[in-house]
Amino acid sequence: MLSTQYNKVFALVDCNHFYVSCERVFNPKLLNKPVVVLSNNDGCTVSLSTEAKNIGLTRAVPIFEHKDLVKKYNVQTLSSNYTLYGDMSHRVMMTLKQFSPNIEIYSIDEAFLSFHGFKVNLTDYAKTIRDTVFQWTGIPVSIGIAPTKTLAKLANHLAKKDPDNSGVYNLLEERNIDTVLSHVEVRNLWGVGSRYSKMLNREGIYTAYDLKSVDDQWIRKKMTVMGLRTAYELRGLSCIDLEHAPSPRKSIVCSRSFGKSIESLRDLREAVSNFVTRASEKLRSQDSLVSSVSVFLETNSFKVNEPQYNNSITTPLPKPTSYTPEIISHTLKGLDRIYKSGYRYKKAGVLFLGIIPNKDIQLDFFIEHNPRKNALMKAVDCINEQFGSDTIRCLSSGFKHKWKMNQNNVSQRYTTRWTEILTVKI
DNA sequence: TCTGGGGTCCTAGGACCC
DNA sequence: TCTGGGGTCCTAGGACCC
Repeated sequence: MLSTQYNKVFALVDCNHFYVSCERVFNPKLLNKPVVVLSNNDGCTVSLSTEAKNIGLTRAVPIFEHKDLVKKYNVQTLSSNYTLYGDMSHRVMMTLKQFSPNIEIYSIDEAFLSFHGFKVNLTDYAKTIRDTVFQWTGIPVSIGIAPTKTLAKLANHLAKKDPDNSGVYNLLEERNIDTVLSHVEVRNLWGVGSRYSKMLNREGIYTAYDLKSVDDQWIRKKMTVMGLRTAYELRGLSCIDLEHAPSPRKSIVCSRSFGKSIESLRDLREAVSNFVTRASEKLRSQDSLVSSVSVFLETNSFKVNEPQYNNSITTPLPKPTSYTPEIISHTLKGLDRIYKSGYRYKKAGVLFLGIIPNKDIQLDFFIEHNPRKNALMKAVDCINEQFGSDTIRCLSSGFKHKWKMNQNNVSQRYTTRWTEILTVKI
């Protein structure tokens, strides 16, 4: 089947067990061994090497549930190192940009490329991409090619699943796509999560082929327009286009589980100050202002015998701002109002809402325009960028950080700190 | 002992306005 | 005997993604 039959051609490039692969680039001892990278606080499994999967470890599971396997097979368990993964992601994406002018960076380890109008053998082209990314960054990727994004995701799934495909699966070369779709379970589709897949199975819909054959009205009713779009895309009709420029965030969250539960308001205020500081940095990096801020706190819901208390409060700010001290001050007032003593808090966080671009606000007469505050924040961001996060910060962010998350086995920031660069002994 | 974090979109229902 | 109705905005909740 020729690609010219379709209006569009997408490739989805997805890094194989990305976090584990990043760690392996700088630590070859991890090659060919079961390796797991854990979530924040060393809680759940998030990235697993093939060897780890083969001995029975699974994703998104608390690591302590796997402790027998970890011990038996000497599984390497690593804390997550987002500084490293973020930088490696950037390298992969820069490499991919060599291969198509139209690219959408979809997540830290995935990108959609448009192959539309390319007059080459796309399967061979994808293999070249795969080899180049590996050579330039050390990261293995899989590539799926199809006429819609949903089918490209599906093709990528098949590229990963079958080793015979050598990491590339081109659905355009398939004679009978329906036969392929009838072997893919609905739960593996992009846009169908665990709730929907259970519902679909109850209704007798098991495969991608089943879903694409269902009546439009029925899907619309049961799965909203999002589900209908998935069905169209499975039929080869492209409904979701590439998004070239990342749109600014409409909300910004910063929240953490604590390494150990904390009880005092003092420690909570310190933690929340830090969360506001992080969120404000993100806010300024997209040149926006925030108009209201939520703060929430939670006890440990897994400890059923402990008293539970969860609450949140949303505080409107007097005027939209990106000035950290001001946002901290209002957020802490909210925290003081919902805090109750006598509970062991496990998690807290802040949520910025009503985010507006800075440029949209400048003509408003009532907005205080304070160039000194802006200049101050710019200078602080600049210094922290160069000398490390929190080189300059608010006093309310504290020093003790009793609530700090567990990170028992974190690798070095090999690519972004001169002091942590890899040394080779010959 | 130990259970992640950060986003998006859609829909229904209530408040409010004229 | 009694009945308005349509539009917009906001929010909470539920689904999804990585």
